[in-house]
Amino acid sequence: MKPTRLDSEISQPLYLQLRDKLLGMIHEGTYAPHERLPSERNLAKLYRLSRATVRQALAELLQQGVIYSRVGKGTYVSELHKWHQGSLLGFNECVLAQGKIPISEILESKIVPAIDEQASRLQIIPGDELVYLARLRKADGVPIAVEAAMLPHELCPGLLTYINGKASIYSILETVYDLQVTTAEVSLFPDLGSKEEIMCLSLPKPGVVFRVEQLSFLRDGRAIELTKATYRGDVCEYYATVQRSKLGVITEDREVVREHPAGGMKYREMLEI
Amino acid sequence: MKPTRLDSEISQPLYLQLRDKLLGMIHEGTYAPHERLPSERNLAKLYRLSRATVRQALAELLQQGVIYSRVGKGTYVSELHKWHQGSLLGFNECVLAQGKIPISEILESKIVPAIDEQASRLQIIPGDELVYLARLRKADGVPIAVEAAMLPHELCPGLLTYINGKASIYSILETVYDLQVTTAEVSLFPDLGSKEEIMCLSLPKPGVVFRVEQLSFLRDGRAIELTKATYRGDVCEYYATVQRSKLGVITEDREVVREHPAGGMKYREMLEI
DNA sequence: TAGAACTACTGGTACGTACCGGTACGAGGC
DNA sequence: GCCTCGTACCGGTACGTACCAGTAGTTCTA
Repeated sequence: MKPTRLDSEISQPLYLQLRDKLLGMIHEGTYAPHERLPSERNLAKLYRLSRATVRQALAELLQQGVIYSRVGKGTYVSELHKWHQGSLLGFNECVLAQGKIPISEILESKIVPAIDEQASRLQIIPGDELVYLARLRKADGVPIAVEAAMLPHELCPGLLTYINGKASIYSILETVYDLQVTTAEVSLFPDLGSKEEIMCLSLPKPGVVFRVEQLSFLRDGRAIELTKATYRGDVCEYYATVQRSKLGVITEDREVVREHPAGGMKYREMLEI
Repeated sequence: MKPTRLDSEISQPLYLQLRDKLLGMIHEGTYAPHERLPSERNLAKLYRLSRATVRQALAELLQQGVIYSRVGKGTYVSELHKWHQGSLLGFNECVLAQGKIPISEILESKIVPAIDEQASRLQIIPGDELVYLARLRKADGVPIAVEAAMLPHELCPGLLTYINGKASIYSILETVYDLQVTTAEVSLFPDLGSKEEIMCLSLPKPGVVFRVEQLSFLRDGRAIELTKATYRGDVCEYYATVQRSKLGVITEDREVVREHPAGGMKYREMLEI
């Protein structure tokens, strides 16, 4: 193998260059699943890096589940390439990733004052201006979901002027306002669609749907977007790759429970059962 | 603040001790959301560690979203404590985390030969022995889901003798067989329950349910458990905290798409639409 | 007084060294 | 033939140094 020299002149850090290089080779099959990668010390020699830098590159791949390692043995490529694990995707990115073309039909767009529930979730004051955007979302022309997005107007003034049927909100936030969404809390449950939803989505008879709520956050923890969407139940499937965390968590003020949750089932109002 | 001395004698690595210490202080409110933590250099002095070790501790918290950092400014506690983010939870752990008591009623348990679909997903040969375990799962006595779990018998010989209504499969795998589940792929979609399911779960009329499939993996990528479950739609909600990944991914053999998916919506058989 | 320059501090990147305990394998002894 | 021990290598942990670019406050200058 001839390692292409990593370029210390370009802006991207060396460990990211190495990470992407290894990721590329794994994806291309240069390293097959369960095949051993060169040892950390050898990678360091090959690319003329220090072992610390190599470990920094491997750490990301390890964390993403792309590789796994065994003390005394070596580092291996994982069976499944969990590229997607734990990551967050907008509707457009999601559809694009499947090789389909996303289009959004704008149903309604306006500036409204926030009501209590929206305000508390978006960390603003009730009455503050909210960008409201309702869209019918399609993939290759097929209606997939109706979605209402709400954003604090203060964080993205004039957002509506940038909205069209193609660009995603995420990409506008990044390019125009330099706001990067890093995290989101998603919750979803099954339901029967209303008459309007069934019509709008051209759903078959029983009208089974997903109801999805997503609250997105910026790096510093500020809430940036609250979306409530209804997805077709007959053609949509939610999937995620989740990992067991090693962080301990305190519950009930005293008991330390290791391996705390997420990506789990929660109970919504256990009333009337 | 008087930093309790970290103990280099005990087996746990120093950086994990520091991580847990900081995590504890954040949870107890010693450091409030958006409050600045001591700088890396100061933490190193306080705990008599090297800056590299401090950074190793912070890296985990950063990755878990517990803290965020800004070059030139400092490191801050995140608004929301995303303890759970990206982690994986068994049914029992999930229910316990809500302060309820999980009980499982065993509906059927047996050793069966694997059929093709099961075998391919569990990475074994069709006909290999499979541990099959069907359970009705309850929280505080309320039926929540019917679940069928399938595990390669070779990886956990005699598993059925350890099964009871209380211990979780995950905990048995860990304690008896020293097998640790690290990752799982989850997919779910809404549906209407069958007559049997509606009866079994004492569901109200329309009988809306979640259908959940989960394939769990060990560290080295070996598949360990395939579960197919039906959850009540009226009291269950799926939730997860997902993060935008920085890994680039190659799709369609040429195009590089950054910010690739998971925790997204996928389309199941776009047939007949 | 407004703006530029300096300074002190921050996290990010990158380098080096060292030692530990686990793994694999071949040489030597029984 | 089997077991033990030494050796080489592996990843994991921990230490140190150095320099960079971004931030913020002060001080100096035009």
